[in-house]
Amino acid sequence: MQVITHFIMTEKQEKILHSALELFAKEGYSATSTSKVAKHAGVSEGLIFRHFGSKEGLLDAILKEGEEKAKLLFASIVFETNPQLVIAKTIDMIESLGKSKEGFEFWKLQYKIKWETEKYSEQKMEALHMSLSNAFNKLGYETPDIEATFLLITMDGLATRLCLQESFQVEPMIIFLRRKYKV
Amino acid sequence: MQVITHFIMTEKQEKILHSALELFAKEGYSATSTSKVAKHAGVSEGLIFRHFGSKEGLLDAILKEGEEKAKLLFASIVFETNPQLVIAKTIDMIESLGKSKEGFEFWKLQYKIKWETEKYSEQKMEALHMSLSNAFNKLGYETPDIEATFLLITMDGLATRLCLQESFQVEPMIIFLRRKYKV
DNA sequence: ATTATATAAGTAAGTACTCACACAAATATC
DNA sequence: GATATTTGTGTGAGTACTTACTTATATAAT
Repeated sequence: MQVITHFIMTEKQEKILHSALELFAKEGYSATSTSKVAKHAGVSEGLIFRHFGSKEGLLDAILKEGEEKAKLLFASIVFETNPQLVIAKTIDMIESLGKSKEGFEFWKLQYKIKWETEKYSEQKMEALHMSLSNAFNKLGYETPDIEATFLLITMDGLATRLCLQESFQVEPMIIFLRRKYKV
Repeated sequence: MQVITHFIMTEKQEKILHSALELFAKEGYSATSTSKVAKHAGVSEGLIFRHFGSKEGLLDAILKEGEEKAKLLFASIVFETNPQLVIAKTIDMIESLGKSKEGFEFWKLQYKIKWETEKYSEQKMEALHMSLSNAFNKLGYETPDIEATFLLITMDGLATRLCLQESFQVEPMIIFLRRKYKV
């Protein structure tokens, strides 16, 4: 088994990761067999285990990529000093979620895995929570911490609808939120 | 295979249903085998198929029970005429969610299944949505429909946290919401 | 005497994973 | 610079085990 360095990666390695992401997001982790992933990627099943060690190792590789993507996404919010922009950017985040097909699959997997494996990534969100709490404090909100939690929970709910309810219209909700927070 | 009438049900049938609910909620539907359910319920595996036809039939029986539970829970809100009480009762709903162990498992399964099988139960919530929309309208809110959607999404987000984040404190959020809507 | 309840012991198909073996590219030795 | 040696990439057929589901058979209730 090989350590994945992210920079050196064979074509087939990438194909496996991409296929696994797609299938895990569509069918779920437990319901997707390694043989299905191999067939979809057009490689032998053994290659998955050569590169990722186990089925769980394959999932971990996908989730690790995800963490870096999330960090990148949060960075522009966390380093923002204008409190109104912090809130506005947080709200806008949800819009970018469904823009690309790959991005949508990625976030859907994150949520699906959260329910399937029961490992809620509290710490990943902590930086964002602090930024929001700080922003609400600057703007003179009474309970900035709860206000921040509340907005993040709302974003969670919105993302859930976006992933599971095809007919769901996000735009009206985003406009509603912007007006509510005056950003 | 037998039609489940809900009123006539053997002890073993109930044990199967109860065990399946517990295991599906804990491990997920795909990750729970029928043999696991049988062992947990203390019956032979064949009995599951005699009574429920298939693994999916077993799930359907649980979900059907769930629909009736949900209807009962929503009834006291839908038939409420005081708009402030409609909102208050909707918010309070989340508190009752985690009260009993069985109730918690039941709602956890509902959410888990929603992510695992991709069948979002829009219509189940429609009556509640209309009641809320009507309440917000009576109270003079500008966009009562969006306001109702927003509250329901918030409730979704809260339920998610409650199910997945053990450390999560609901009470402060409920107090916050009550103050926010002045109910 | 019929019907419903229950089981134990099957079934074929799938599961995650291993292993022997082939080939290609990089590295070391002469 | 040619040759030997290691290393990484890839496969296909296999492993033991689990999966959802069936069937023959026995017992209990009506």
